Amino acid sequence: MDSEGSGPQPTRAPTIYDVAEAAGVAPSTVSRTFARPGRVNSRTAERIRAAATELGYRTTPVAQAPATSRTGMIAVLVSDLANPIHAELLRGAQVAASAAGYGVLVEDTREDAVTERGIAERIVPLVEGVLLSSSRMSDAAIRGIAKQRPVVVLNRGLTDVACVVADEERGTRRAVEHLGEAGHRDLAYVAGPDASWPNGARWRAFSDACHELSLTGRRIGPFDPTFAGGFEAALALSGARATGVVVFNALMAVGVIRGLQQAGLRVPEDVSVVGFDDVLIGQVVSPALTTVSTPLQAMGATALRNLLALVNGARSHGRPVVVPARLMPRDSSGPAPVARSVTRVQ
Amino acid sequence: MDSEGSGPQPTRAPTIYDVAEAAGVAPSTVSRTFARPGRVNSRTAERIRAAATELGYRTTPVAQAPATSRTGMIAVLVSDLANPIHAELLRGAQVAASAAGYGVLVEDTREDAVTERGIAERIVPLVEGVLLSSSRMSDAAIRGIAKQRPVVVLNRGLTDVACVVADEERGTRRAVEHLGEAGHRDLAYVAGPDASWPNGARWRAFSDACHELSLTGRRIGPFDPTFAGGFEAALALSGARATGVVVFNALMAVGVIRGLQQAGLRVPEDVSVVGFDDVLIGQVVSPALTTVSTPLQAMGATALRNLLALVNGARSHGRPVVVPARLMPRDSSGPAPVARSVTRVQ
DNA sequence: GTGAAAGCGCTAACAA
DNA sequence: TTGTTAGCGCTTTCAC
Repeated sequence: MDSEGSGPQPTRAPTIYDVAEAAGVAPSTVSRTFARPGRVNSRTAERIRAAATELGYRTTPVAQAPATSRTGMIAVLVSDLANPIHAELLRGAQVAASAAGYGVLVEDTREDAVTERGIAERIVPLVEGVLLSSSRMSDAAIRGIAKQRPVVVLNRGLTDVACVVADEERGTRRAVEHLGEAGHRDLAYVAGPDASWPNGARWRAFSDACHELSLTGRRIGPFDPTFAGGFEAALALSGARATGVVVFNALMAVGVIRGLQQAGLRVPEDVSVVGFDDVLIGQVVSPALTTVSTPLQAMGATALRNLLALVNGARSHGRPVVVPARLMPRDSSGPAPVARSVTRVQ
Repeated sequence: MDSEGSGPQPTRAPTIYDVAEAAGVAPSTVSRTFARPGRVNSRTAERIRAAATELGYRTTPVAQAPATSRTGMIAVLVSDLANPIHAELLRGAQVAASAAGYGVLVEDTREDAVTERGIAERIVPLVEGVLLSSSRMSDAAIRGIAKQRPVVVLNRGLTDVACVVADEERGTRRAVEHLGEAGHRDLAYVAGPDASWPNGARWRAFSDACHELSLTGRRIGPFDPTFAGGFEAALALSGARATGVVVFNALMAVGVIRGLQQAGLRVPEDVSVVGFDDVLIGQVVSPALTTVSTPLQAMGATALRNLLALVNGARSHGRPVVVPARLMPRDSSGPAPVARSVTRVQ
């Protein structure tokens, strides 16, 4: 049906001028038709649209950018694309962005603050807003970016900047209670990166909860927030006396489980493991991972919508958005081994 | 150290005019300094750069876009961000893009050809090139896009468009040989989406290899290319006589393993399972997945570099880039069960 | 080697 | 409601 072989050149895309000429109006009218609908007579608008589709005209965000300083793009920086939580977060964010007519620029900062800063600087002039997920940058660096563009941070609490975080406090407490109720008295927290905000929050909550429940709670780490990091942690763990361990994230938790098994320990008979993030890999490993679960896609979508609100002039209302976390008991946790637990609870 | 609290406004970014004034030269000279280095006296250049860093000036791709029709961005469309192969591919692609000073716009097309077309149309005017990974669009739709922008397709063979694919033929053949050598005579191929090119390629290679080795090879499916899809397939499989199954991808293969186990079959004692893609989840599941492995990050990087070459005027040389695939034997495959195999091989 | 001036495609006053 | 006229920030002839 199409005319074909008109030439090897991709025939320069039609502009508002072409459309204007075809429709017999001024270019500015064409511009208004697309940029500010309603400000133009519906009859002319119709004629213009007809001409536009006829010629195959499409608005060109990058062309309107210099004039309006709107690029229609949002940058999302994630710490590690290989971590499945980011796939979820991103899906939520992308759907929300598309729905609002925005595009999403995804960058993987590879768990490195310096890389992250570099990427952020490169990307900031291109976008209208920045979503930082699990950022490893310093608070100061984040505030610096927030000075240039609206910013929402995900998985991190930070004053003066809009945040979306899970209820780490409550989620972690539930994990500790869960282990306590099963009779575990010696717990360990396997730490992720020091630069990770949730890592700090979880460790603090873990520590507090242990204290209140009169449990022993130590910390080991930091380890890489990856399967390999967890596997490595398991070595340290297998020499320790803890019978219940809480692990920074799901990837690590799976590594811990496999590492423990490798070392000849049974999960959960000898050691119970609880992780964070309800992702597929945790359901697939044997035993299936007991985990603290948060609605990742929803978090991504919420964060992006809040960012868009800021972009469109809303004022951040200070308080962070906290989404609920709940414990998903599965098979990696169970009663404390009788031989190792000193007392049974109550 | 910084001046602070200069106001709530994000203080408009400096332009070449600001730099020009500060350096006592014309704006065009500043422009040249950054856009066409060498065309300007090294002394003046130095002075200009100094002023630029002083003011914190940064080139703004979107501002140079209207004048040069260069946006400095590449779009990467992936069929499903939740599939871990895409995290790998993307990492390779992003590193390659950053190295060349390009940004990557990632979009998740959610396994849907219509969604994918829509996204592609929206994104095309913004970018200089498009990388399509595991595209579900029709060949015609892809060629349509290729008419407007340089395109490289990943995981798909297609004439007239640059492609990067794994050696599906050889990889699949190795999987079948592996099962044949272990004494399996009745094989099954668990199919993924019809719109997936690797799915077709793998099924054809599977079928051919079975024929040549005098094995029985049936096909079941299509199923969703997800864990759930594989789990569902396992139900169909548990009623069949196949003792060796080749599964479209790793996610599905893991689903198949778990589904089979759920149905009371042992892997690999009763049924051997071989998948595609060497990703973490396949190593974590018990038994660890025997799989056909391809260098995903390298593929992503290669595809992106080839795309950049096209963007910079290179002519596509027709033939697809084929990267090697090899079999990673692990624990999900083993000797055929004696009771069920009619004959032993040799 | 550098400056002046004219655009790139589009939007935004300002008149008409 | 629509056309005219300046720009947005940058690049690029074309002279000097």
